[in-house]
Amino acid sequence: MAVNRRLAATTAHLLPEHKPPGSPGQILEAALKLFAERGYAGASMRDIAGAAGLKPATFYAHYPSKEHILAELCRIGHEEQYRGVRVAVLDSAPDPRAQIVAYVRAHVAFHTSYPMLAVVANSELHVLGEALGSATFTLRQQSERLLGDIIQRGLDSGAFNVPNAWLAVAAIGGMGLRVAYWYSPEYHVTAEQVAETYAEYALRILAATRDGASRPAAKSKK
Amino acid sequence: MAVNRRLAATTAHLLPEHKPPGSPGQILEAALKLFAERGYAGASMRDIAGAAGLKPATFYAHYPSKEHILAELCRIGHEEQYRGVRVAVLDSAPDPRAQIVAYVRAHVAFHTSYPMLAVVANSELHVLGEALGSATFTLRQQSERLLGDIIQRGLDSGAFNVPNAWLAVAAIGGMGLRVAYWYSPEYHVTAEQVAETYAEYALRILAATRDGASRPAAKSKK
DNA sequence: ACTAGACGAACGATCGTTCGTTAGGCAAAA
DNA sequence: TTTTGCCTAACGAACGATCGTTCGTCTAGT
Repeated sequence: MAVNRRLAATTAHLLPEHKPPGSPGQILEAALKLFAERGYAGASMRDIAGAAGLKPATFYAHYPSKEHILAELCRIGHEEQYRGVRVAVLDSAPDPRAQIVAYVRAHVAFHTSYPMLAVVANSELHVLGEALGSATFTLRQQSERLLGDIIQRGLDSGAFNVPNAWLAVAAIGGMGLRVAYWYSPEYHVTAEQVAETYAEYALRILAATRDGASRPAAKSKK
Repeated sequence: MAVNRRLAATTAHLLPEHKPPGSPGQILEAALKLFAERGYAGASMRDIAGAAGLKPATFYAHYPSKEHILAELCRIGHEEQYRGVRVAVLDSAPDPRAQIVAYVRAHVAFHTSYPMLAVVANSELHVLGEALGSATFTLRQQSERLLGDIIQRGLDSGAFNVPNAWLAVAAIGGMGLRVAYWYSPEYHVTAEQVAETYAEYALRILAATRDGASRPAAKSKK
């Protein structure tokens, strides 16, 4: 295998609740692996059908087109990502610091748990036309907005201190996104270590105060 | 145009010193734009030739194959990126903090100045076979290693404090990489602001001490 | 007269997709 | 129990289109 792989992960696995039983599930998983490794245009229907143990014609008994499969994968990926961070944030304490930690932990956990899904959903979404892609695109915006709102609340309360909220969203979101490309289970750091460390990095980026007090002025503590 | 574009930039421009005169340059620039927007497999030779104002057959008078064009773009992109950060670091003060600032500034500047080149060089490199891709892959490793070495020196001198040097490389490098996808010249932040802010974020991630002194113990300053 | 660059036409291969057919499991009828 | 009919899933074969690439020709400049 070439040294310059697109992502480190080698096995495609789909969340059980999103994987249909039987052939549709096999097709979805095979397409996920090939789209992640070679890109949408680089994976042919014959490759996908072959990897699923079927002939190309059988595919169309389960899905209307190649583009619909990609749309399904993008939707699943973004839905799961958004679900993960949303639940994590809602379950956490109302403090912006705790919410950022919860968000980044869940965000990183998604990218380490389902790297192929993350790679496909994020870097092949542009292939989808308006009709099939807009729903997924909305999900992506919601996820970004959730992070942006947490940061804005932290800025308002004085818990955070950054010159530009959107740049912080881009930086924190971006460093998490890239995890899907290099992380692999047999790596020398565990997924938990990555999540924990990245959560700490996010707090540092935001210059989060260590305690629960706000920051009205300089060194007013104690 | 679709709402879900692959990257925000709309114009492909190549550094003058890397753009050959005449048709080869036109071809290279057209391929850059189309590879960035649609991906390698999604852009046909007829599309590229047409965008360059030529017919497909003329292409082969200047380049031996489609893959060679991608290889050339990847090489140019990684060479320019590595050159930028290397010169910046060598021109800066020997302090790890100053070197990190120089590195991140140059890294971000490359991704804002040549977003299409960055997108192609980073997300289409996997298409290249061993023969055409290995040289570029080496450049990428050198660039990462330079950042890693700066961080390690900062850790050794006590200027930085992170639990894992490699995770800091991945985080700082990753957030810079993503800039190429969302930055556009007509954005509400300038390239300089992005570079400056991201350099500050990098220092925060590394928990850099503010002064030139090392950190033998807690609050020994003054 | 020579050369370099652009061209039209076409090559075989592969693309996504369609169509008519076949095999197999299962329920109702004999 | 056997037979019949049906329904689903899978299939082989092929469609037109497009893919990367090649080749022989033509034209403009020296």
